[in-house]
Amino acid sequence: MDKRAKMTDVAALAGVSVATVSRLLAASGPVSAKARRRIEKALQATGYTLNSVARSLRRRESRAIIVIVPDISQAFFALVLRGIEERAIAVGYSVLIGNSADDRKREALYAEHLMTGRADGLILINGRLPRFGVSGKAALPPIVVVSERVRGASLPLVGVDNVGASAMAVRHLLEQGHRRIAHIAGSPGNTMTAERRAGYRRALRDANIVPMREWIAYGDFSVESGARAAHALLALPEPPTAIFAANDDMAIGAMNMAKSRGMRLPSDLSVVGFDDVPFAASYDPPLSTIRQPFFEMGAAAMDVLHKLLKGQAPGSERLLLPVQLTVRQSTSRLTSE
Amino acid sequence: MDKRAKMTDVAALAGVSVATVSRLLAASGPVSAKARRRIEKALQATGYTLNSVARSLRRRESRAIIVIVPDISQAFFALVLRGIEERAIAVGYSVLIGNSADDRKREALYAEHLMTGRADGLILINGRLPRFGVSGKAALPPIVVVSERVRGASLPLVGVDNVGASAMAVRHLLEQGHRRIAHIAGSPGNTMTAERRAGYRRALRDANIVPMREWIAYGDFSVESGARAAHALLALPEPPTAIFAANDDMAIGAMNMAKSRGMRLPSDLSVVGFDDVPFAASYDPPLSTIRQPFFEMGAAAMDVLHKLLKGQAPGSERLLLPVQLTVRQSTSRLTSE
DNA sequence: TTGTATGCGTTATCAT
DNA sequence: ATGATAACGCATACAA
Repeated sequence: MDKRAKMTDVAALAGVSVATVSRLLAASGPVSAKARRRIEKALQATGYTLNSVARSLRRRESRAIIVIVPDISQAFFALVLRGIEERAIAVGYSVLIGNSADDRKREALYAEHLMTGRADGLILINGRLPRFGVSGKAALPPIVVVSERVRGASLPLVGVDNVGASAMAVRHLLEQGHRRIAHIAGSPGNTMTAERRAGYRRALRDANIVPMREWIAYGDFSVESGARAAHALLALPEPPTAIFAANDDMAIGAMNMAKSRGMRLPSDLSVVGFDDVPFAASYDPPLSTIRQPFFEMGAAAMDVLHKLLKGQAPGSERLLLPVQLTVRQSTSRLTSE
Repeated sequence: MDKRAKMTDVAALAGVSVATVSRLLAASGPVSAKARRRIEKALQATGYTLNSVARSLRRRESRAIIVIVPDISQAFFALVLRGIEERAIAVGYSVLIGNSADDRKREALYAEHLMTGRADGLILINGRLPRFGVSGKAALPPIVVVSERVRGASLPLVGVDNVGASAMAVRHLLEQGHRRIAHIAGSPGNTMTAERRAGYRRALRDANIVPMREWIAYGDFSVESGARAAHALLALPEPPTAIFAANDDMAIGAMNMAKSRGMRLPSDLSVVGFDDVPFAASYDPPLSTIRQPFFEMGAAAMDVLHKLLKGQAPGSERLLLPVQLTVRQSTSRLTSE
């Protein structure tokens, strides 16, 4: 028991063949009660642990997946990741981090892991497909996309109905009597940006309000960009009485900007966000927002991937999870005008 | 190029032996220019990708590490993780997530990965050592600890000087004229809690202030616990004029509580946090806090681990990175009393 | 500089 | 129910 025991050692000590030991450990075949007892004793005695690399080589699977995200340190991604991890562990997979930092080289590097056998499947929370080596249009490995659709590829997706959710957020504002409702949109290129903007517009139109072009300001999902966008919006001749931001960070930036201009929240300005990151509830005032089921999205994505990994076609190409409008104190009835 | 090519195929196509191909790919021996050319052409033609599982088996190393954290979705851990990941990728390692959820079973499961060869080393941001199988006191695998010391084991650590940093935070408050300075401490069991509390006490004593027992309230590092602690503190007959919280989340909870009691910040109460999580700067008022070099801590931890992995003893057992007092608007001179 | 041959620790096939 | 043995794909000792 000096150097790490291998299956041969266990088998020798138990007086059986390696095949029998393997069958027991992998539950891949019959083993008599007697043999089982002897092997179990030998396992104890040797302190044996399976070499999972050898197993992987033989089985041609790594039982690991990789998750590519732009930035794990952002709450949204970290929360989804937790859901993935939780579910992965339950079905016997390990998860590798692929922090892409929006760098294509990095993405390609991580995609390589799929080709080299370090990972069996991929979850993309990235918005775009990495380049897979030079291997032309060979069959792609199992991939599931979370949240942000990737263009130009038809991959199973787990996300939310961004259009509907955004419309819901704006309807909340409308119900509070607001009419001049602005929107702080995300990065222009993004598909989520387009969807949330579409929901915003649709809700306004449904209320017979024509969405003015200048009511939309673009940011990049960061707090600072939200502040900048709000600055532009509040400088309008007829400033909005409410803002729907495409995510919580920008909503918070907007609120900071409003405060710095001496406005009171929510009386002077109502703000709704999107995500419900942990911090949203702790801001002053607590942010009304659309809660995305991060954890469940991650878990669902892993479930879909697991099906793919088992060789089953995914149940549905698009799995949209329900969101929830969470009303806190950043929104209120329109009073003065 | 139908099924995945292996080295044998490349070698055959290039008219050389697998050994030569291997030498080229691993840069492990001489290869003539001519052979190199032919092999490179064959690599192209076959679309070859290395099977890293086979390589791992042969080399007896996985080139992966695992990071055990209580909760990746907490900013602190996510940020350190980014540093780890960044450095790991640079030195050719993959990183496996081990979200322990403070569950010993989980920790043990992840520790198993080290024994089964899925990972070569471990970074612990967890505060305690997992149980490694039944293998008694066999040699531990390479382990580096980040931030929170683990008791009962002498492992290389990368962190900050919590005592000194806390004293610095409190000194800042003292310099602003505050005398009745309270402390919201973390979870009682924790070593960080003890260290930061010690720094708090030391700074007070150095200023010839005797730290009153009732000035310390305990939380659990969460926003809510910070609010509860502040509630108790502010209900004191002689309430503090300033609070030093052991982390930003609790500081924010405390500020929320103060506001809800109608206090103005920072004029009625100064608050200093610890960490400088991304959100600290976006709160109202922006939080004065001790900035921990998260990213650098992660990167440094990976560096130390890498040394261990290469068989070198770690340079120093305790690597303490410098923190920075970041003064924002949650602290101000004591005016009224 | 190159090739041959063996082993890394499992699993799976095929007999028995 | 069990055992012998051939892969899995790569790296290296050794010989050439």
